[in-house]
Amino acid sequence: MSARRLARILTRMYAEEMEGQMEPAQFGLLQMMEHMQHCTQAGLANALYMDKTTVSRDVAVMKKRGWVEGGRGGLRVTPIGRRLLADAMPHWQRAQKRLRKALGDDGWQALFAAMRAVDYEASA
Amino acid sequence: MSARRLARILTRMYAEEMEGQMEPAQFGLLQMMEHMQHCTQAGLANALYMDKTTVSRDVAVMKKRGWVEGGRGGLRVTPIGRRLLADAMPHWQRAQKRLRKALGDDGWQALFAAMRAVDYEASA
DNA sequence: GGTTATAAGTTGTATGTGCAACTTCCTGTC
DNA sequence: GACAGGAAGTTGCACATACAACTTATAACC
Repeated sequence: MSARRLARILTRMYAEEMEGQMEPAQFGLLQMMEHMQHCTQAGLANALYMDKTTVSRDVAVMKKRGWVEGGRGGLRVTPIGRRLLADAMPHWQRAQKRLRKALGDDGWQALFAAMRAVDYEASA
Repeated sequence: MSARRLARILTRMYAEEMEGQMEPAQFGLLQMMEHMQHCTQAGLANALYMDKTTVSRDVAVMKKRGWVEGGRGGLRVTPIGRRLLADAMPHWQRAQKRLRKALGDDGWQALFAAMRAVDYEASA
């Protein structure tokens, strides 16, 4: 199952570049929350193709840490969370750069094209 | 982390097509074992970019079921395992077809190109 | 306000996975 | 044969994830 292998490889790489700053999964959730603004957990789960229980639990942890607040359609990133996100950004960008370098421009485009296509299939 | 989302989407899709015949992970392991012939668990783990403990546990389950036997460099698929693999093949092929249809030829090539590139990065 | 339906969210439980530490086995050297 | 080193493989523990069942909150309607 190559897609899972792909995910494992990429996750490890991102985790390395993040240097314990933040788990890749948390980063993804925070980023999506910031993007969606005042969202529901259900919406998050759909957007990230995650199970709502996983989202519920991850969000609970982040709430406890003060990174996010609200709920029932009013979930949003706190200033603390926002600062963490900003701090983690350079690391994430370094990971992106590393990946892009490894793949080359064509490979990079191919990866994102493939992901978009799979997204489309998943929402059909 | 889009790669994880990709993996989740694909895993679900393959699981659907497999119809409980066999877990996608097991299929992947069995297939790789059949391909490698008389392999080590460590070799499997490397090939699939899996953690050796996970491989150890998965292989233990499959041994118990009589799907595989041997070890210490002599791991191989039993006739039972081979038959299961053959039975699962049409399902897996259907999943591949479905994915290919969804992605289109370009997207299909892009996905595999991306995976090969990431593989290359992971082994560097 | 009361009722109903449904979406949002949580809890219980089971399974899968990975890190660290450990054990076993094999190979090479003397 | 004895010993050492390293590879192969296992175990303990913690965390991540998902299915099913359940609870809570919200919106619509009367």
